[in-house]
Amino acid sequence: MAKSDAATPRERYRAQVRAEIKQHAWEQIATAGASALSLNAIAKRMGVSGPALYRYFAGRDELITELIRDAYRSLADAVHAAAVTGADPAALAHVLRDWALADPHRYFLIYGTPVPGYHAPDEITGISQEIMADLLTAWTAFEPDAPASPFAAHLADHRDWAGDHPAPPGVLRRALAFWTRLHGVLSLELAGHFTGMGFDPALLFQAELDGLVGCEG
Amino acid sequence: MAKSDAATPRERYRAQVRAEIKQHAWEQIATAGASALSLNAIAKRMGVSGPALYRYFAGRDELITELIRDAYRSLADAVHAAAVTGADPAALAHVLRDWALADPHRYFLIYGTPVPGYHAPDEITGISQEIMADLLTAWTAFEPDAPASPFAAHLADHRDWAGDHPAPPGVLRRALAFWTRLHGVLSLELAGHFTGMGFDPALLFQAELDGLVGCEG
DNA sequence: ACGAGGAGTTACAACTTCTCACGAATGCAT
DNA sequence: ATGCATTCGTGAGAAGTTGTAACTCCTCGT
Repeated sequence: MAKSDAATPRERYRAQVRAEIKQHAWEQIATAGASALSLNAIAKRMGVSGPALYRYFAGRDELITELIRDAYRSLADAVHAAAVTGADPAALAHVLRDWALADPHRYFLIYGTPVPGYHAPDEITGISQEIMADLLTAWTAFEPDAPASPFAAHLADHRDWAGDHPAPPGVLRRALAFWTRLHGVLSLELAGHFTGMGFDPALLFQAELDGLVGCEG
Repeated sequence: MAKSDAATPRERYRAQVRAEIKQHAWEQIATAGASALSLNAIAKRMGVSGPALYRYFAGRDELITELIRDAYRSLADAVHAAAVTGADPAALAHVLRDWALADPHRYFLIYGTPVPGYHAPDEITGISQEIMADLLTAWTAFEPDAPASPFAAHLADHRDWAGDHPAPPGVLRRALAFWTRLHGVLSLELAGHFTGMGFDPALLFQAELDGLVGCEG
């Protein structure tokens, strides 16, 4: 980040304080969830008064928006780091699972119940497409001739979300199923809906992952 | 409900006020989400003072707990109503989807980001098992000899969640995939993660539904 | 008819986000 | 180095929230 290095001292201080605020916010989210995030509590822990934080964030919404952006960025980076080493879809799936288990609240910040007044800025959709691009590339390398179902044909006709990625229809469908099915298992597991059911969520995740290869739909 | 009919006038009045409070709560949740639910606002709309509500609910948590319970009950009733007519899994899937689309916030109350201090009472797990029982019955009738994968064998060894339902291993796995896959699609759709991606969520839902039959995993 | 208990009220405490006006510290330019 | 301008942090305070406590009043059962 050359820009932040070359900035004025004031800007550097500002960026540092913003980062410190966000760090405290993450700690608070990790323990009590995003809905319990309190600017006042953050200020108290930092040893400053409440209104001081408003010099750095316009309000709670802007802070949460930034945290969501950072969470997306973190996930995209994790996926991309694995993707550039030529990881296959299964490896990417475990990167996703590990990332989610490392901080469930962070996962829910992205994929959980939407925040009431929040609307994703364009930057988010861009990051989302980055992740999807890595998924499409991995699936293209792994199973370039995935069978094309009728729904895959529909996807081929509506492939805005794939950017200009040249993945064939069958791969589009694979990547989408990868996302929705693994999210289905992960979100239920993280929300605790499997506790007390007896089976091992990790095995279910693996089974869903295995089921992604070799059947149409 | 014979009990509420035979109760004293005071108890009947009490039940009626509780129902009215919950109704206003649902309206508020439908518009702004559960996190924006305010006892004060409910009281204002009912024309009473804030603390009056504490005669009927111990606090916000108890009200939300009850709403979650009612939501589960509503879903279980919807599924069961279809199940008793001998509906196949596809029909149950559309019942689920219709129920979710009718009030996304209600769906998220059950399957979305867990409420911080909330722990499901035993009654909830009971209702959850009711739903699962209807699913298992429908799948057993539809595809009694579903193939048993290694994971299905694991499920057969850990079938607490199925109660005493005699569904074979392959059916256990089908019902579980039904739940997780459809939830994966639904929750992402309701949270708006598909908006701007171009394709039709209904077709994706249908494709995932179709994919549930005829492949192992 | 009367006593007991429930319902609703106001007042208050402890929170929350967020605005405003003020003083102090800091960096930049002269 | 001096002075100005911008920014930072503060305290006060408004408008909310949940939740408690004490008090009145009405109603219901005896």
